[in-house]
Amino acid sequence: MSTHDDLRDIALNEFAVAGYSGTSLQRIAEIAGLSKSSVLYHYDSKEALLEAAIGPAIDQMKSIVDSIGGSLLDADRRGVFIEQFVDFLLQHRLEVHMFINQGPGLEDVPVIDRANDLVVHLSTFFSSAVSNTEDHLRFGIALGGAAYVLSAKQEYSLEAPPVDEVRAALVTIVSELLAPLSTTPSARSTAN
Amino acid sequence: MSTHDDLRDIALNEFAVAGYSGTSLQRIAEIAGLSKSSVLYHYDSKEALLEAAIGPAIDQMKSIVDSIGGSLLDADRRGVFIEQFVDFLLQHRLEVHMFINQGPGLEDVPVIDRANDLVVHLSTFFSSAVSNTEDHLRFGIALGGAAYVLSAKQEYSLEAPPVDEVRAALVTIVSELLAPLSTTPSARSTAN
DNA sequence: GTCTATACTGTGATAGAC
DNA sequence: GTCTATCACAGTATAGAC
Repeated sequence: MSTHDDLRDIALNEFAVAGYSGTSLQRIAEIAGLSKSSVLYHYDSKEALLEAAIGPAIDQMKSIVDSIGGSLLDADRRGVFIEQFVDFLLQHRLEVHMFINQGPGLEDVPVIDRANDLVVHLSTFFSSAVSNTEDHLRFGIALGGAAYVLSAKQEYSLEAPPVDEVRAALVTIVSELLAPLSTTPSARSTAN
Repeated sequence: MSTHDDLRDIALNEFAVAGYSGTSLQRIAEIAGLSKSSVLYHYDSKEALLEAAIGPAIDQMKSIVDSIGGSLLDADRRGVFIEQFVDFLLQHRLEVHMFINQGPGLEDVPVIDRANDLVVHLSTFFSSAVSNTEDHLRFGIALGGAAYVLSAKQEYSLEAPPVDEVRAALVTIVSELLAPLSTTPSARSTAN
């Protein structure tokens, strides 16, 4: 792999673990076996490194969101989306972890703004449920919980289970979490 | 409230939003209307400020964990714990958010180590389920998802729902997530 | 209890040699 | 493409006046 790509991967990993502001160019350079200046030869600035690290994942998530045909309150469409979403999480766990955890503190960074827009856009596909507090929480827990568990697992669990097993379990759990959203809000609120 | 307590509250808020390393003593001082030196009069160091900010919450969570009488695979005991846990999250959302998101990058900080020990200790109360990947994920999603949604809600939702409503919804969702853990692992693995 | 002044270190970034 | 040298600045922390 090229030095360019190496630096991007190192930066992504460090940003996710130690945070953007907690990661210095010096540290990235040391891991890569280079000097700070060499890092800044490949990327114009630290922010450019962040864009390179998580930008592609944001773009991919955007294409997933753009491909949603209609409301995600439809059970079939939601099933398709959940599989795509879980695959995305598994493929980009570091990027998602980084965005979920540090997005709020990185306002005015273009790539973070793009990601924030995506979350807002995605939530509109569950819009019939917006008025319901519990449904709002279900959506958030599915998103944040799945993102958290994928990055935290490496710290607390000694053995890494097979990816297929994790994928299947995640689809099950997220589907279960979002299942109540398929019923109409009015029907549920009267049921309470 | 005293200046001492003011500084602790400001620090907690900034640490949670901008991150520990992303928050300078200068910024804390500005918000408090003081100089950096005055901040360091009240707290010996930035790390001491972190300890003051999240230490009490860690201690309270420890007392909750210590009060667990036996395995949390028992449905009644788990119900009691979940209510205590949700109340804890609601009361200390910033502290939990800070720990969940930045704990990994703050190794060797005493207060973070204490919190990490707690998570490990807590997971032993679900220990019969440890061998099961899905149960492991359920535990993590409940913990990380609930923590995420409570801190993220302030950013994405314009209106803040009543606390009682949030509490009830969280208890429902977390109970639902952890419900499958009550059955024995052997019974479930054969069912697969 | 708060301030100014200061010391020291680390940071992101640039210039220029090789 | 990588380096050393250098810069301006922000970071944590200390000393001492008020």
